[in-house]
Amino acid sequence: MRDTKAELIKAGAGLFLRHSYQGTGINDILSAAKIPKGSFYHFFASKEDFALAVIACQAEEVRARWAVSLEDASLSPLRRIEALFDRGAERLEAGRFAAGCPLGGMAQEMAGLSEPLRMAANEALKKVEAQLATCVREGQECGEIAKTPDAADAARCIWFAWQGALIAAKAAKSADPVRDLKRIVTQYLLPAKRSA
Amino acid sequence: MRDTKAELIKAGAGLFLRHSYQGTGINDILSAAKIPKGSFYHFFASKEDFALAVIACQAEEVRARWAVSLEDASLSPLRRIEALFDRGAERLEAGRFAAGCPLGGMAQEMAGLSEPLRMAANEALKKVEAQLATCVREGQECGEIAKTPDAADAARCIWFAWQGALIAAKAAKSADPVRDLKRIVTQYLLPAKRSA
DNA sequence: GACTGAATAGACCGACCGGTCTATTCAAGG
DNA sequence: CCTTGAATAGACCGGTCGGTCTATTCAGTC
Repeated sequence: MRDTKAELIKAGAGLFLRHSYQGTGINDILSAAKIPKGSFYHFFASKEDFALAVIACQAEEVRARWAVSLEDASLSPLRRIEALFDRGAERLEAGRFAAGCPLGGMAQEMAGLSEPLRMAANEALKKVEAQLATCVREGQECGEIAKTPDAADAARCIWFAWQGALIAAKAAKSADPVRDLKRIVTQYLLPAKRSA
Repeated sequence: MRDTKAELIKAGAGLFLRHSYQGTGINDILSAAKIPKGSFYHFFASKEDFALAVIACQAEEVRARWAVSLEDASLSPLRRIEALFDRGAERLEAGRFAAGCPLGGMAQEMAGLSEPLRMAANEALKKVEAQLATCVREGQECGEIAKTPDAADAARCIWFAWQGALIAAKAAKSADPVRDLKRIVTQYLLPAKRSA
């Protein structure tokens, strides 16, 4: 049995990512998923309700994807963050720079559309930031990462810059912004100073 | 004589900022500016052509706004960057967090719509980044700002994080992200180390 | 003051939007 | 089998979209 609901969300997530929420019509989603409109409105009360489901799905997907790098026990915390950037750059290139950050892009667009959407996006954003902070904290505990910007602040800064780098990458059609950011973060911002 | 063209661009810029490009109809712009459709299509070949003019206008406006802080000779380079963040936070609060970065938001959305829009947004982004780099370089030359991430890299990182902070601020309806970023940038990332 | 091209004005167009509605299919439970 | 409600299917709705078209006004020039 096909999981119609999940297929709709998956198709919607892909389209929202490439053409944004407002740039994607219900019919675009339906024809991408080859599912009739009746099913859509059987599972979702409205386009906005559907968008909430897409946000939740994307939040989980990003969490899982980041976990692959950030919870890789074979790597030191700092190396995990390096891996995160590498994977991000690969993803950008694989998608030919059509997709930005699923959460950042949707947050930017949806925050202004309705309160429920804004709050859902905000929650999703905070969770990923916290996930990153955990890794930074581990690096601080083992002495690999400097203690001075505390983990929450450092993670916040990196997360913000990550969003900006993805925007720049999309605009420039190049993964260079992500690679540049990786260099700055892993060479200057995070590493514990040897002398002090 | 009214400068109809400029009024259209100004109205469009405001609407694009709050409701995005795809979320703003021609008629929204016309009724905001109280200008009939005939004038719009007299001055602009299409909505996309209009958007190009809006990008150019916003790029110049951002440049001028940043110049107020970044070229304030009464402040040291590092203090100028602090002022930039303060002004940004004020702007966010004044607009009740409805507006993100005019350039970043448009870049994100328009990069995927057409090549001309993508290139225009990319150019605008690069210019502001360069403007910021100049200020960082001045700070390095007078010894106030650390030399290690070179000016271009540091500016790039700050610019990226700035974008992310504005997204987060919009999603959270709070200027805290911008203030947090200011602290990290001006206390940890930029200042020259006293000991070394 | 007649002429002319730029600018103003808004009715109008087909296409498409999100959403509704009715009809039909289908699998599970009695 | 028959019933039942979830799921499928898509025609259809009013409204709005970006864009076109014709008509009119207006400022400058000879």
